Amino acid sequence: MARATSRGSGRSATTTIMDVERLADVSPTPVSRVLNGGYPVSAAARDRVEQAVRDLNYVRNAHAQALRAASSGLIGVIIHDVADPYFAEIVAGIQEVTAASGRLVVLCNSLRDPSSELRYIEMLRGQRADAVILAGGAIGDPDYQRELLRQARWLQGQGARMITCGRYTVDADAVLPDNRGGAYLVARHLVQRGHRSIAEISGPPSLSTTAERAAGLDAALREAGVARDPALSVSGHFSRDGGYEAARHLLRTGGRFTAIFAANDMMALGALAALREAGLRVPDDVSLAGFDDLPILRDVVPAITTVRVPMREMGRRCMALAMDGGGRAPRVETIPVELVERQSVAAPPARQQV
Amino acid sequence: MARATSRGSGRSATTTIMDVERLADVSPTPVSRVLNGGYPVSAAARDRVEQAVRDLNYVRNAHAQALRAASSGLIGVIIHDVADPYFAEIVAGIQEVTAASGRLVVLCNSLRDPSSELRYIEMLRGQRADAVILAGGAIGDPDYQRELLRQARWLQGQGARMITCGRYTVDADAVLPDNRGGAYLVARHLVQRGHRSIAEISGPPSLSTTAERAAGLDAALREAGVARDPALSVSGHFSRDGGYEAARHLLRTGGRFTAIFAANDMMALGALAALREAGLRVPDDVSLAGFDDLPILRDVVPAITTVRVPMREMGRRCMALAMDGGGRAPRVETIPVELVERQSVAAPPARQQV
DNA sequence: CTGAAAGCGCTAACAA
DNA sequence: TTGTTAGCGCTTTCAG
Repeated sequence: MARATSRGSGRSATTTIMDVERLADVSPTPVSRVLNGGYPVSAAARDRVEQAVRDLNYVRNAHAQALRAASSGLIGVIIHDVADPYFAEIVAGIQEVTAASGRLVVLCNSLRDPSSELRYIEMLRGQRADAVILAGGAIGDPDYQRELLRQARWLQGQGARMITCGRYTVDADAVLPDNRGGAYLVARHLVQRGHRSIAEISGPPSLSTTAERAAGLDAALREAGVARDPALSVSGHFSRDGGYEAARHLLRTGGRFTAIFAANDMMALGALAALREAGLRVPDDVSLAGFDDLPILRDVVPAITTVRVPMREMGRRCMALAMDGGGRAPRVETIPVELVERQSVAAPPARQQV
Repeated sequence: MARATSRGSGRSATTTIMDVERLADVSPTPVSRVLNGGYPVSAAARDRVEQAVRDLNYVRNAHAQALRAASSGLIGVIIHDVADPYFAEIVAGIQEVTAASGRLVVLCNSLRDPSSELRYIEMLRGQRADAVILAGGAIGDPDYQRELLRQARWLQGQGARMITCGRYTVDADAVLPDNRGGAYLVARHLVQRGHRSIAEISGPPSLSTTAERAAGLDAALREAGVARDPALSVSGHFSRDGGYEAARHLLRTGGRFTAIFAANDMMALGALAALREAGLRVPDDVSLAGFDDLPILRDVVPAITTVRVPMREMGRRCMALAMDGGGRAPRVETIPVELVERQSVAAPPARQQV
């Protein structure tokens, strides 16, 4: 029975490389070499080391390693919320790649709080994360923006990469879904189906995603010569409840519309519930479209027309950028999106619906 | 402009405590004390240190700290899959607590692969994680079980805690939803509504959750004197597609049933889709019940009757166990569950449905 | 209250 | 090919 470092007391005994040395009867060099691979080690020494490692159930102290190496094998991932399937998918994509490369993901939920995002970056700086992936729309607060830029610079000064996903930042690599283009696509689709009174449920005004998707809607409507009614534009949280409340508001205010464009699928889900409760049928009375194409969308009735954002793939791309050291100039990958026509959009009813 | 360690070359310059010392003109002791708080430091020194920390944008190297301290502030979380809302919710609960305590979560997706789970535990051992939370049903492979137990012991030998969530393991604290009791509740509900031919869509045979939920179903049926038809029991992956395939199989085989009990909500969602495609109405033709009460379940039509498992709360409880050092004896918290009656269960139709 | 110094566990020169 | 050794950046005695 191999025992770890023999301290007199019964204190928590960590097995170190020295224990392996002793058991294998070699110096630290061969041990380290066997563990890292790719260096010349005699077959005999290798065998003894491997045996000792097995016997002692030895695992290297990652901190000692990181302290020496300046690379921690840690990937920081800061998202708005894991419980939101949009982010869960992105994380799943990131994990696919990290798992294959022997890295570990440190997951941070900012809950869209700028200061907590900043605090996480700082902690990840302390962890000497090899890369920090920041996913989700940018928050518009200028103080925050400035501080974020500052932290990003320091991160990079430490030799870490910073990758944003779904937001643009000077100085960082970015993976950007074509929010504007996607919104344009849905809006044009709605118009082509004959809608002229299109209500908009947009996200929080402070998020860049909100602005981008709204811009696409605007562009399509302008192009079609459809006038916008400010009363038909309501914003809410990017969540099921946000969409629900926004739709209720729309319904209460009494403006006339034949279709709703929700800025993301969670909001579309909420809007659908509100319409159902109000006794309105989708798409017979009101058409509805969302954005993102969350996996769960298939199981909603009617199936919701939306824009497919390849979240998982985006996660993988972020990791690809994180791992390929990259040149000096920040790289931007625009991710194409596509319209997914399902059952929630139809021609407007003969008589306009409230 | 404060510059970091002044090496001749332009190598990645990390700011260390020595830079702070120099700028604040003190020795390392006060710096460390200010950073850690709670130790006597003169006001003047404290001010200078704080100023220097700010000027240098200094963050302590977590690895150096962990190397000395034997506590890393890292919580390892191993789950089956982030993209599954069940686990996403658990992780969200864990994060609530870690965020408040200044710890960081290292998230690992095992994708239900025993060897990858084991590999992650080993990596987390290397990270000197303060605790490892293992969420999701246990995998039945005996070799794996033995190795898991071995790794768990080592983890604990290193002073780390191990907490399981949704599975029982000798030697680890556990947070256990009442799977058996919940399944019993739904099954009894189905029976009380008049169902006698109840099909079961169960999870993978190798998972402990599967056995527990199946046992609850059995118990209720036995109690009610309802005979079980093995042909009405199909297993599949704990996923939407698993449920879909299982339901299709059920439909194809041609056994007669008036209700389906799906062992989790994702499977219930898949089963619902299969029933819909087959032209069967829920609950008019077939009743359907699930398990877990995923948040998205509200938005499915008809709303699915299920068992509420407080996933988020379970996540919080895991962290509570992780943080409160705990005595020697492993603690087990059983989490009560409750039946949530919605629209997917009704009395069986007059004539039995295929 | 503060300075000096040892050492956590590892890797990578460098010398043998 | 292998042994020796010097740190990586931090905390924490131990003196002062």
